[in-house]
Amino acid sequence: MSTLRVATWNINSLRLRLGLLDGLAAALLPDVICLQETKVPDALFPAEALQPLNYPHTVFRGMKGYNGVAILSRIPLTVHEEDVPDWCGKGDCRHLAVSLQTPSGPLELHNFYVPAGGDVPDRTENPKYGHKLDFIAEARDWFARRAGLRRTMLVGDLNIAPLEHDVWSHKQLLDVVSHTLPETEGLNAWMDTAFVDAVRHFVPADQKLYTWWSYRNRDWRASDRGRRLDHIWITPDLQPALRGHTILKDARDWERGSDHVPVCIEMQI
DNA sequence: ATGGTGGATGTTCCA
Repeated sequence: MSTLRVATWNINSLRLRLGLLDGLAAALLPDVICLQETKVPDALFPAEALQPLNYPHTVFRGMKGYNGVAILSRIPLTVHEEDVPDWCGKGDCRHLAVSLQTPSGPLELHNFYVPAGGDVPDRTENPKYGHKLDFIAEARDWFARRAGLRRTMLVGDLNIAPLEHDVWSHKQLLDVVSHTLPETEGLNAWMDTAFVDAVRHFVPADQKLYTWWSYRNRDWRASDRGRRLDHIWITPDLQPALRGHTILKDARDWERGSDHVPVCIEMQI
């Protein structure tokens, strides 16, 4: 048995916030860091600048300006290249799948950046909302076809707050993209194909829990209008391995920080 | 009811 800590963070520009990864590593001691919104093309990935952080196994899929995901690991890994879809046929950089070669055997890890979906919750008026719903449905179908999935984690910025207490006001956000019924139902259907919510394993559903606070609130901590958009899911066979979780709320106050904070899970596997 | 901020980019899009 060994300890495995996996963290996920929407870093909102990897190159701008490279230095903040030291703080993340020091606070959470993760074996694996999954990043979203790296906003860096693969040719410009700052591999050299990341070397002192000591995560020698890295995979990244990025593009100019938008999106982008990366996995930094102290555990050797292999990348799933050919057996993963091009979601919605868009060629976006929103997903990485790897197998971690842990001492107790391989563990499959998916890192997702789900489309934010724009402002208007209507797919005819706002194609971005339609794209988001289509992406979720496609992901649901893909995992549904992979019956009997085991030793698998799915993490990332899923851009949906599924539970009533994953937002600061359920009533006021029911028509706000990230908490509409089609989104929350879609996300739950996706999760139900193979996973359980590893963070809500520790925090009861009637307690408020957020991982994101808008830049547009002047005093984010005082207004506390947060949403839980960042998630860690595990297949149920891993549930007995769960040991703890951290939502690194203090990271929201880091100088020039992201609007998302890191989320981390510790397991004994 | 409105606008608020931030990142990458380039005279605006995305979140």
